[in-house]
Amino acid sequence: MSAAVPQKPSLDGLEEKWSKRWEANGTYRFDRSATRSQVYAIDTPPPTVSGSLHIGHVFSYTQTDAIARYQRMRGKQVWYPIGWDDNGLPTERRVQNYFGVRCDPSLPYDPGFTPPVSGGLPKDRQPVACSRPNFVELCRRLSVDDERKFEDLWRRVGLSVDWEQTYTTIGPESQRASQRAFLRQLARGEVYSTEAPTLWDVDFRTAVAQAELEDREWPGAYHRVAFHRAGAGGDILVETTRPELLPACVALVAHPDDERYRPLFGTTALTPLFGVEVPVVAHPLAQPDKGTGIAMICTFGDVTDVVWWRELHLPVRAVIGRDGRLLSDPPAGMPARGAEVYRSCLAGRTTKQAQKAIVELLSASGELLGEPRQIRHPVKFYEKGDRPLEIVTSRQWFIRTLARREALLARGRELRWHPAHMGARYANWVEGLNSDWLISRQRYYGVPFPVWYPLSAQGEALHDEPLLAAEDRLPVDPTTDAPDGCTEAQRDQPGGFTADPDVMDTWATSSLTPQIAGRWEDDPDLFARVFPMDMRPQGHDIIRTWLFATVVRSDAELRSLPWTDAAISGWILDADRKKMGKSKGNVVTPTEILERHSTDAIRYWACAGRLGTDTAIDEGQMKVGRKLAIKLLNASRFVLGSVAPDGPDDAAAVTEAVDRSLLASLAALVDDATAAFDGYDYARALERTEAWFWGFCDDYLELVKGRAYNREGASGEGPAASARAALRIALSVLLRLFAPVLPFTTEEVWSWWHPDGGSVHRAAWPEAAALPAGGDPAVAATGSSALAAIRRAKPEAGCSLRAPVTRLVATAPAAQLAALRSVEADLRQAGVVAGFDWLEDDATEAASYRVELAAAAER
RNA sequence: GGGCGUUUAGCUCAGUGGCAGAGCGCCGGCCUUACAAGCCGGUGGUCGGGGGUUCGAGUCCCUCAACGCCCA
Repeated sequence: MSAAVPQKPSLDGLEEKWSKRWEANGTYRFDRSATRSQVYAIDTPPPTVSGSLHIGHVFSYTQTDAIARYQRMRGKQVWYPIGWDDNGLPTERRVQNYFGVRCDPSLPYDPGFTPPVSGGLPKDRQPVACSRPNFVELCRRLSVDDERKFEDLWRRVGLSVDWEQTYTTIGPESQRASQRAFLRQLARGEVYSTEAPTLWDVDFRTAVAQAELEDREWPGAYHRVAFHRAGAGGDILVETTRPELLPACVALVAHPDDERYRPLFGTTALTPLFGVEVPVVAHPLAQPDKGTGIAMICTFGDVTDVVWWRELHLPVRAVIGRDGRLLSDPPAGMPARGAEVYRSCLAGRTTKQAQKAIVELLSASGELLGEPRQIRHPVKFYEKGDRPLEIVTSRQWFIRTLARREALLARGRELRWHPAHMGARYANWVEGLNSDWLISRQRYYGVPFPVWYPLSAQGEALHDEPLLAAEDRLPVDPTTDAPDGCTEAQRDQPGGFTADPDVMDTWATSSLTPQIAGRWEDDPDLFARVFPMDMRPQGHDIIRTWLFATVVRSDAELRSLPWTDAAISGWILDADRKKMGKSKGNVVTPTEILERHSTDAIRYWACAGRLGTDTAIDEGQMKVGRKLAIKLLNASRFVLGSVAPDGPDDAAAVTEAVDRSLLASLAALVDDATAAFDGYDYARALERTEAWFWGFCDDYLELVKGRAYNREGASGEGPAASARAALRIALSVLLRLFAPVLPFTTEEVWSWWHPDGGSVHRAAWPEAAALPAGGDPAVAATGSSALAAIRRAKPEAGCSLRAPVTRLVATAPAAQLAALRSVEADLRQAGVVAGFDWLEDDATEAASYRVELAAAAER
């Protein structure tokens, strides 16, 4: 087959040309007639559309794409859908500002609703309230635009996803899957709702889950406070960082072995200022070396309080409301004088104001000893929050995870992790779980719970008798849809019904991406062909959230891992090795970098980074990638356009020892690269291929090009054909080995060669067995060493590389001499050598050379 | 405090018990019939420290240190 090779090949414009061509030809379309064993399925992370993509996304998504392309060339039908995560808080906030609206879930849906503005609310205007479904519509509207921009970038990056298979995490299909999975788990008793102390963000006004917590070092102060021993007289000194919670105190606690306090166990004490009688109790979680060794238990100051409260069966004296302010009424049972203090000094204050007030009161009463001692200590925050979390009691939905701990650990061991040590992160997290997974959020833009509650004649919600949506009605919004057998007129009426007000956390939906993308239950035929999936690519920062949650849901509903392999990418760091993030202000936008270096150059950089390894942005590496891509274009132009413009292409034509030698080392490369890709080590495959390719260009091609040209038939037709066949075979293999990493460059070259339209990305991955057997890799290596000796000698003697060599004297053992004799004709042309002396010396290990130059001889 | 990882050339990083590597950088040379965005050559090492196993350790074991991440 002859080739149509351009005069001046270039990387410019390849992205646009080939993205369009691939889309038009359906190159990456999934063939759903494939059976499960013929499919390679990827559970792509849906990027958050309300953010913007940065170079870190390009990094990890490109790594996934390289594996997808490899699997496709191995003959798999690659199921490679992509989703957009538009569900959740970030979109909510943007919509409020952009459209000037405020969600009021009590309002009915208004089909004709128009937001007051579009593009940002002026400061002097108040937001307009709208219903939750209207609000959700606006969220969708804003997301669609972002999704288009994202898609454009991903096409530019060359992701081989099937763009007919996209989903959004808020779309009706996702809502249906989320609600169905919820109802199934509820029916099996794996989901429950309960009134319980829950970590609460007072700014977002929502409960948050364990996975969303982070500890931050936060300033505080130990206040030494005097409790009074009931009856006996005397004080018990307690150190606390939260004196404002004194009215919420329900007990004092010390370690059971603490001799200092052992006599007090079973007695009671009176709280300062408020005079509430509380028991002195023992519990092993009390730390004798912290403060005075005895602590006050409040409902609730921190998570340890919750443990004590539960295990010691203490009463609740809540003082903090959902807005983070102290409740207007003191807890029940407070003596009148204390209650008066509470109402006049604390009610309605923020915790900060309340602390100040209570410190003043304690100082005045003499119950604060000494000055508060400033400290910094770890405090729990919502990862997106600005103020410490409080603990409030509220009704929340949970998915049981604690009871499945062992099963979930077993799933973690069953999963193949790349790199393997990431499995420890998962195990670590599962072992450390201390509460079930809280999935309800007191927000609006999310999947609603498909649940209503009957209202009693007194108008109280009967939470133990929920009305559930039938599966065939899903998705439902209980705030606008009435339960079966009820009418809208009964909503929020005594004897009628009321909607569950909450929405599911984002992770409760995105934990179902394999089910959503695979149309679980909506298209059972498709689902059976793609589930369980093969690969979950994601970052190591969300092992505890996305990966864990996906395993939980799949384990519960499908009694299976959601995928067999998890490919955990590293983080992208800026040039100073700082983690890149919006808050850090060091985000590099992908578009400018893609334009500066070309997509394949960026892909080269991304694929040089190994899984699990944090990688710095390195434009130097991108330049290397660009040079590689250009080199590939030039070498291809040379081979296909000049040296070997036509066949033969078959292995049988490769008769010369050095040519067979080259293809033998190529066969070893193919095996190496294949094993590397099978082990998700695209970086190794690239590294080996690149090194081999450079040697191919600089040594082999230089050595045999004269013979391949066959000027005036000087080489003989057989030897010339052998070189041409080897060159064309090697180039074909190289293009395919590079195709997963450099899709644009390789496709461009492939198109010169296959003008009838076949894509390299649908070509078969090379196989070592298809290459001629029996070649000895040492022959080409020895030939290279002779050529290198010549190329070294000429510059050292001050000669041009074209200067003639009068005589090359080689001393080598017999085997190497034979190899050298076989490339004598090639060396003669490539090195401009007039004559050879072959000296056998079996005592030496490596060949040594003496290069006699005409110019040197004159001296 | 617990867990995981990292530590190799100036920089970024490979390295599978058997002669310490690559790219970039730096220095020198070369228009050589694909590529000067190229080619040829050179420079550069306490493999974090210490101890052990082994005929042989960058690699396996122990220990210490620094850095990073996750969890508490």
